[in-house]
Amino acid sequence: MESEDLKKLGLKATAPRMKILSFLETSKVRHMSAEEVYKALLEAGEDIGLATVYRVLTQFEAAGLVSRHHFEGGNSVFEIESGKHHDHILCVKCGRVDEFVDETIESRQRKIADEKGYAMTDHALYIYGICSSCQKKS
Amino acid sequence: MESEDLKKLGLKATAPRMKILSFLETSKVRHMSAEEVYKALLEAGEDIGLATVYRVLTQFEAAGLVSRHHFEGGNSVFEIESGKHHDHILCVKCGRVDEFVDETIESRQRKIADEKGYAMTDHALYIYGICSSCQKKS
DNA sequence: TCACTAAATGCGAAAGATTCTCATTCTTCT
DNA sequence: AGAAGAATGAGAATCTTTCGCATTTAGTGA
Repeated sequence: MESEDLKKLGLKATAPRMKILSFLETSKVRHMSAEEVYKALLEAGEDIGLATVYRVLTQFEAAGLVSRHHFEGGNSVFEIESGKHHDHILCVKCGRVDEFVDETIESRQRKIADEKGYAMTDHALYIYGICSSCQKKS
Repeated sequence: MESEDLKKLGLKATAPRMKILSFLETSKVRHMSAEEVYKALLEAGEDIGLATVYRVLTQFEAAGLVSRHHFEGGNSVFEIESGKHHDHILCVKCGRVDEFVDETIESRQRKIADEKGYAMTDHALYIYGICSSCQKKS
């Protein structure tokens, strides 16, 4: 009964919100744009407006249920929160996305923010490259 | 005579390109959106279309003269290439941008790309926070 | 369980950023 | 100076995301 989860976060357990959440939880693709979520739900027979998808994803982000990334190329992609912080490395050829965690980088970032006098609130690290399978193809 | 610089890069030395380049080189503000460049040129009495600003900045990026960043919030910002690679830390309150270089992070990134089987082509690291002067205000 | 109130949704319009089209104007080379 | 091809400007078009508003729905209390 996920409706309880939403209520705990101060969000009404509406049908669109439940469907989007369970879709994100069960999708094999982890990183999706609002448009992709919208289309996937349409194909699944769910009738949810695109504006609602945007609104709900934004609310989920504020509630900490999903995180939003700005990969190169413009539009936002969303990812369900797994709890553990991680950064991303992505293939510029095929769009593949991998995740990684590096505590050395994390602590260095904190140190830099500190040295520069900033109270760090967030950070984004994207590594771009060509993945192994795309290297073989070329 | 900068026109030679452009020609070396395979770009015709047109008036709009020269003006945009020299504007970027002399501007006190290092990070600007296409729109901001456009407006600044207008105010300086130069009559250059917005579409041209976009085109020229994209060409300059391809030629390595400027780099493009995707800070949080959507639109692209451009910065003239200084030669030395650096990353950015920015204030979420006032928009201030500072630069930094950290070789430890750089080498860690190369290591991660390597471990994941990627041929790294690029990377972007943005640290977000509240700068010292904004901290005092609040 | 039923009705009420506030909040959420859907749809189309609107806004913001960036790209495209195409006629006109330059650059470069001769 | 003249020709050929590339670049520019202005506005239309596109894409992503947000807004406005009438309609529907969830949560609550009687």
